[in-house]
Amino acid sequence: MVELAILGFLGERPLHGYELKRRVAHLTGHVRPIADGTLYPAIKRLEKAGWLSRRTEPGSRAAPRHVLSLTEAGRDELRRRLRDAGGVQISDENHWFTVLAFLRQLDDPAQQAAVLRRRRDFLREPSSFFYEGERPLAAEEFEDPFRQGILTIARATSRAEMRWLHATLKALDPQGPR
Amino acid sequence: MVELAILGFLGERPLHGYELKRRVAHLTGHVRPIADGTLYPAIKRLEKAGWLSRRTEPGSRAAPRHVLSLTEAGRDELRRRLRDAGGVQISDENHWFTVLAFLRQLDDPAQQAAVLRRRRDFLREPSSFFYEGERPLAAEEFEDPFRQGILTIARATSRAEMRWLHATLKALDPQGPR
DNA sequence: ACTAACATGTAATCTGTTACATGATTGA
DNA sequence: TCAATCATGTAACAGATTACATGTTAGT
Repeated sequence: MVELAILGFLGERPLHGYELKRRVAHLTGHVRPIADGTLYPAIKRLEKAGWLSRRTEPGSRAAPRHVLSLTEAGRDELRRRLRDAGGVQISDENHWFTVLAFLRQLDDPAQQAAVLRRRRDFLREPSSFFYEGERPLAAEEFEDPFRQGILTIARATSRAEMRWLHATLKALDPQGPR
Repeated sequence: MVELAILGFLGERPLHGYELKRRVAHLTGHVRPIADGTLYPAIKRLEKAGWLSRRTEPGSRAAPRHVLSLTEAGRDELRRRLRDAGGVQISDENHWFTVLAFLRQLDDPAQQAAVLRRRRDFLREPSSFFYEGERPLAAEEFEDPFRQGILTIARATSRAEMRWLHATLKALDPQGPR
């Protein structure tokens, strides 16, 4: 998730680590500070894979800024990760939001639409709040106001997202598949 | 998150590992299989901490079932984790849903209400979609349909959850604090 | 002078995944 | 007999956190 965010932000413009940290922290709506120990090792990994390069700004300040840019291989990797997104492997809303934040960079509307369709199909799967395996939930669980809250919130989210997906798919790909 | 789910389910009734695995997988709406390598080590950790005990059913099948139960210390730990929940440390919707799924077991309505109020205060923090730090987002970001989607979905979720929180708090704690 | 924000990193630890490993039971 | 499901575990690895570690710059 952090790697995708780094690739995505650097796909927009070169940045140094600290600025990246600020942007990643603000990515998911509420401010979720990202730890140094998450960011810098992730940058190292991506650099080692050849996906980003750093240019150290030496004289400007004694504390050197490392300006990071996406390489061509990095841009390919970003597009590959965006293209493959949308399915089950996306475990949480934050991860999906990270994909959406950078999906614009996937240029091709047909590929963007494919990602949204995959997400739509995932959301269409019946949610299992009412059944655990084959067993219907016990009555007490319907009486539990907190479990009712889960249902209420999940349904509202799902409905809003579905509406948006349908509208956006129509706009992206008016006579596209399915 | 898995530990909380294990404590929560065992707080309802004794279960063996495999059944626990099914229930945890179905906990968050869409089926998210939980890996064996997640579940069994987590059970070991909780057992080692003295929070759950196992009774091996020997003869019934050659493959032995280990029926797990919550100890008294385990119940204390569950209640402690529920009591402390609701704040910033809850990083995603799935984690919060796990808390809600078992919040009933926190018996005391005042303590339940405190958890919901903490969540409400967290959601009230202005979301930073429009501002990154002090800098307002560039116009292009409003024109990006995918970033607009993030906003749309996040707002719908937040509104639904807020409505539910207010209603539930009123019911729980009619003349409670704040 | 002091504090907050800027700026970059490492080490230990935690929690999770995938892949490996084994074996019994049940139904087609 | 073959596959799916039941049932339990370990090993290697991935990704994240917290705490540690250092130093600069800008504002009060």
